[in-house]
Amino acid sequence: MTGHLERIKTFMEVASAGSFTAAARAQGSSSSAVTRHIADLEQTLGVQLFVRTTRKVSLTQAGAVYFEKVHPLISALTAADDSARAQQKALSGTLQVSCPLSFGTRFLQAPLTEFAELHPGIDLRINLTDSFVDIIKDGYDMALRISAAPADKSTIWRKICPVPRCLVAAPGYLEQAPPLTTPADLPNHRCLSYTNQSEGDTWHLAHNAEETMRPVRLTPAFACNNGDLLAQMVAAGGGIVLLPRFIVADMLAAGTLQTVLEDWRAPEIWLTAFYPPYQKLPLAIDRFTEVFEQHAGRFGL
Amino acid sequence: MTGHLERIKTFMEVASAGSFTAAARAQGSSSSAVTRHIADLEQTLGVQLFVRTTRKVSLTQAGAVYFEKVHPLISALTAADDSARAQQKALSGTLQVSCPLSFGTRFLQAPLTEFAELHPGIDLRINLTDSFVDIIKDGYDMALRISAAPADKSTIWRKICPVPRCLVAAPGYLEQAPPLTTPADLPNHRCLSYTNQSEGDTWHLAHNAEETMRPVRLTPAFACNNGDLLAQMVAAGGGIVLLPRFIVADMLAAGTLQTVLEDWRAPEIWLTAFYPPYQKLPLAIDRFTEVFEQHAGRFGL
DNA sequence: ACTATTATCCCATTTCTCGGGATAATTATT
DNA sequence: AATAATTATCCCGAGAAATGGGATAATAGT
Repeated sequence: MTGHLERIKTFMEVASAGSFTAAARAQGSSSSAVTRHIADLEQTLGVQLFVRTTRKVSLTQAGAVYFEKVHPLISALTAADDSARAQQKALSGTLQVSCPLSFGTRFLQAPLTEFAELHPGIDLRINLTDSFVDIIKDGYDMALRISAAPADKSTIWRKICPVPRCLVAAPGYLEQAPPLTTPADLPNHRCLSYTNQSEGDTWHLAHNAEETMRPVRLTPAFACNNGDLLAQMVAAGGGIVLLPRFIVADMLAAGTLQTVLEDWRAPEIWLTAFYPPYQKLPLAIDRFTEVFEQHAGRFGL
Repeated sequence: MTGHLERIKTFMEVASAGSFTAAARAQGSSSSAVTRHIADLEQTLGVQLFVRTTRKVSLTQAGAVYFEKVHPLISALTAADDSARAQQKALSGTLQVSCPLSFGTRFLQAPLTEFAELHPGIDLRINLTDSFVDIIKDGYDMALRISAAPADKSTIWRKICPVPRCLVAAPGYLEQAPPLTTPADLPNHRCLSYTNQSEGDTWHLAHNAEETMRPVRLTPAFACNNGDLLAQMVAAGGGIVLLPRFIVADMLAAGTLQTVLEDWRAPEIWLTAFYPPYQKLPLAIDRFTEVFEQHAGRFGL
């Protein structure tokens, strides 16, 4: 039977008011509605809750017991509702964020610290991984990824900033390697590749003066899903790799690596935030994105 | 909004089943009903409870919190319902019984002892008083009274057994008093009366051979609402009184009192049980009446 | 690429609920 | 003692709400 909760509330109103009509007034309904609520409740419970004449209404023992049991429950239930209502705007609870490892270790500390200071009530849980995660199943509130285009359609995403990439190699490698002046030379080189990306064994490159990307098939030499390890491999003379510049920035500055084919560029990839398919993002997630975006301008990618 | 409880139950079903259709199956309803239940609940709470695509359903943080809060409440609520259902047939709780003083002190011990042994779970509360009580307001489950006809229409009543009455006086009083052979002589006597009875200052008497009662107006001399005190007054030579025989039985046997006008009788009065206006008496009250009635045959009134 | 599953939306039908007025019972008042 | 006022309940028509089925778009697995 539908409306059980409403009947119970009417019951409590009558019990408090001591009269059907008073309860109807208090509740803004009619006395016939109150009568039927009580009658229906009594029928579903199989117990008489009130002893009543046309002039007196009094709880039966069963009614009194029921009232005592039900009263705190209804209060707790409305409290739970209120608390749920507050959750949308809550700046508390936990915030599960997934982030690529190489990126996280370099840039995450500052925004995290600021966010933690701004919203001390929120329990931040950062998961650094380069594996793709199932935002829904794994219960993330946000997943930062560096990717060309949103692959997962069951999520909401938002571009944060572009992530420039470059082709790099070690000076030592280039000295003993075949010539490299155009992408057409690449198949003669050891090219290391970042997996999880569409460019597994094909890179797309365009000359700076041009628009169209040209595919370059390469012979796989080494693949890894971690940019830092790829950079280390290449620094040790392992070959050529296409990596976000921030990963190799230090090595470039130190001369351990140098860029190659500077006039050519790979497709733009973006630092992107993925969210669970909320119709409206909870405030905490919104605020985190805000703080993070403000820092993104200072990353110097 | 109506049906809130039903929506919450659907919500819990979905949360447990992890799928809308599975919840619909488990609940024996349609998937569209489940969808609308959740959507409505989310709207009233202003919070998204599930993050969902067409293939995955997962609790949001708000949903998880709500579930944790609501789960024990719903269990407790159904438990309260079940417990209320059991109350009708319950042989536990308290049983408030009101009983006239003179009667209670003489006859109540035996049935009470037996009932207490039969139903040790019931907490008997006996209130001995000769005042009329408001069964509903004062919360009695049963009120035993000795009366001519049920006065209170807002109660259910049940005759237990007739209570024979007789006119008595002390031998010493009769010796020095005017003659007394017919009711017509009564106005010349000191007649004590029991209040709370309709025969305040008028007795109705009929000759044993006749049917019709004849009113006898008497001059009030002393009135009391306690039979024992009236008997003591009369035993001390205070006059004549009309009392239930059980009250004066001992004094008659001892010769302290003697009956007068033996061929005349007062209107029949009954030991009567009054109940609150239940549509169906709770089992405990029923059982008590049962035990009490069995003893009534042995009262020897 | 195709199939199967899924949540959602839409619509017509059924069911439920509500409020007003009438009724009978009971208390308070005159 | 009689009348008036209050009250719970019953009945009924109108309005609202809930429901299930079918259609749709999205998604995961093959």
